[in-house]
Formats: sequence, C-alpha cells, structure tokens
Amino acid sequence: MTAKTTQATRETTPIPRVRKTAAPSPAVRDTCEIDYVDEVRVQRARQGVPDADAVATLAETFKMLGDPTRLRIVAALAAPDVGELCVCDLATLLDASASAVSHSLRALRHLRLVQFRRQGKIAYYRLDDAHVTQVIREGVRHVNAARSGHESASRAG
Amino acid sequence: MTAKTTQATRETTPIPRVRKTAAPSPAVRDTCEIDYVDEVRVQRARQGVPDADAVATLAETFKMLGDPTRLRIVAALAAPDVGELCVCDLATLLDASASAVSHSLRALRHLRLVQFRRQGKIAYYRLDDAHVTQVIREGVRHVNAARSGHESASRAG
DNA sequence: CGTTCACTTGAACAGTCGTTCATACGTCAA
DNA sequence: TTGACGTATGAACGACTGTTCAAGTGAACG
Repeated sequence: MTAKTTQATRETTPIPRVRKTAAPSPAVRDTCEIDYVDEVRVQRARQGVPDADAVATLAETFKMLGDPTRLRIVAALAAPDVGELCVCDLATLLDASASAVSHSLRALRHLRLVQFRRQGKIAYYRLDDAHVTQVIREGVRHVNAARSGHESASRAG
Repeated sequence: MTAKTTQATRETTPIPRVRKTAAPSPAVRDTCEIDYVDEVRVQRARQGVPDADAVATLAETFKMLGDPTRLRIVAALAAPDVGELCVCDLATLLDASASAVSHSLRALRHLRLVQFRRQGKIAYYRLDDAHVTQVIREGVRHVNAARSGHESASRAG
C-alpha cells in the first residue's frame, strides 16, 4: 500500500522528564508519576486524536464493519458491477437467514452505509458511502494479497 | 474522497427469476423461494466476498478499531511525527487508566497493529501496520471534514 | 536489600452484541 | 378475499466486550 508515514525516528537518548505539578494523592491517580515522558510527542499525538463525537462516529463505523456478517454484506455490495442486491440474494449468497441479513442491513442503514429501494415485495440494497466502499475494497484486496502471496508486505507505520 | 466506484446502474426492468431446484420443506428454509433474483450480480458479488478466514481476519481488524479507546490510541500513534509513545503518556493524553490502556495495547499487539520496545521500566508503543495507519489517517481526516464543512460530501458508492 | 515506579495481568462485573424465533406488514397472484 | 411471499421487527437468549480492581513483575535507585 506504500503508506508514506512521516513518523519520528526512534528515540534512544533519555528525555528529560517533566514532573507533575503538585501530584495528587497516589491512591487516587491511576496514571504514572510523570506528567509527560515526551511532552512534544504528546502534543503532536493530541492533535491527531479527534474530539469525542468524531471518535464515536468513526468507531461506530469500524464496529459496523467488525461483524463478519455485515462485513460480508458490504463486501458483496462493494464487488465490481454489483450495484444492488435484494435481501433474498444476500441471504442466499451469504448462507445466512433472511432475518439475520435484514437485521444487519437495518444496522448498516442506520449508519447510512447502505441505501435501499423497494420494487414490489423486493427491497434492493446498495452501498451509500464512498469512503467505506473504498476501505472495504482495499481491505479485501489486502487480505487476499496477504494470504496468497507471502505474508507481511507492509509492516511498520 | 473521490472513490471511483464502478457499480452497475439501477435495474428497472424486472429480471426473470430463477426458481430453486426441488425446494426443501418450507419450514426448514429461511431464505426466500427464489434461487436468485439476479443471478449475474450474485455471481459477481460472490467473487467480492473473501473466504471465511479472510473475512474473519478483516473483521477482527475493524472490530479492533471499533472501540473508542483503541481507536484513540491508534489515532494518537498515527499522528504525524509521533512515532512512539509510552503507556503513561497514552493514559495521560487519553485521560484513561494505565490498566485500560495496557489492556487495549495488549489487544492491538495481539493483532500486530502495534509494536513495542522496552527501555528500562518504560514501554514505548508504535504502529506496526501501514494499512491501518493509512486507514486511520484518512478516517480521521474524513470525520473532521464531515464535521467542520457541510456534511455528506461523498454519498453513494 | 527494600522501596518506588511503569507496566502487566487475571478475575469479575455490567453492558452490549448478533443470532434465532415468532410474528407482523405490505405486495402480488389467483 | 385469500393465500403466498419477501421483508421487517421485537423479544429473548447466550456469548462476548471493556472496564475496574487488586495483585504481581521487573527495572532503577538509594
């Protein structure tokens, strides 16, 4: 994947540690004694962490893809030239019950990851998020590559 | 994100449905009566779904990122020029207990998403998967963009 | 040594999750 | 209208998850 990671090099020299200002009673605290082992990097790291709401949203999306059934549904819909599939076909090709598929689709719909239309009795579902589509496609490609070829082609970040 | 999605156009004309060959007793089956509503697309979809092991691996990775604490840890380590952080600093900047952070890091380590080195008492953790690093960075960027700017800039897949 | 500190780990608990089962809804054909 | 069918949904159940708490490990230091 050639992720251009601009990370700091390994620090071997000990960093001057910053002590906490007026440390609270040791029984209450569950973090360590030192305020920051490396204050500069903590500052940088802090900027990389979004606020609570954004983290919750992002985590929900990942969690949605963390279930095998939902992941397979999304992968099926993300396949080239598939576009849309009905609940029946999804249940058939995933070898799952229509109920389980419907429940999964409901969850995916709730997060706006899929979209659906009705045509008579049949409900056709399709993906509704380009980012997720891209992530899934790359993820599938990555996992397949890691299994067919030799393993780790992308260690380190 | 401009995900170039090559999906089939919406099908408006009804598709000749393929009936199941010798349908089993209706009480046993939980899928629908029809074998395939759209056999061609099901074939394509099937190719997009990896085998069970690959799906499990991919799902585990997503599930790992689906927890807010672990996601924040990874996001912190994925920030530019951070490289590595110790458990103490992570606990401090995430406002979490050292125990919770250690447990989360253990899980991330188990999936080889992070790597660590020891220097005396301190354990320094860094990301160990370039794909995950990239996905996290793009995810953070996406969520931030969706929150600051107008909302859905990337509907449809 | 013995203490302190950063970190790890196991147990335990409350909360969440995904499935199945039964049922209900709306559509279509007869 | 009646029945069949595709889908949706709520309840319920077992399984899992992430946290806290308490205890433990090994390194540094006096």
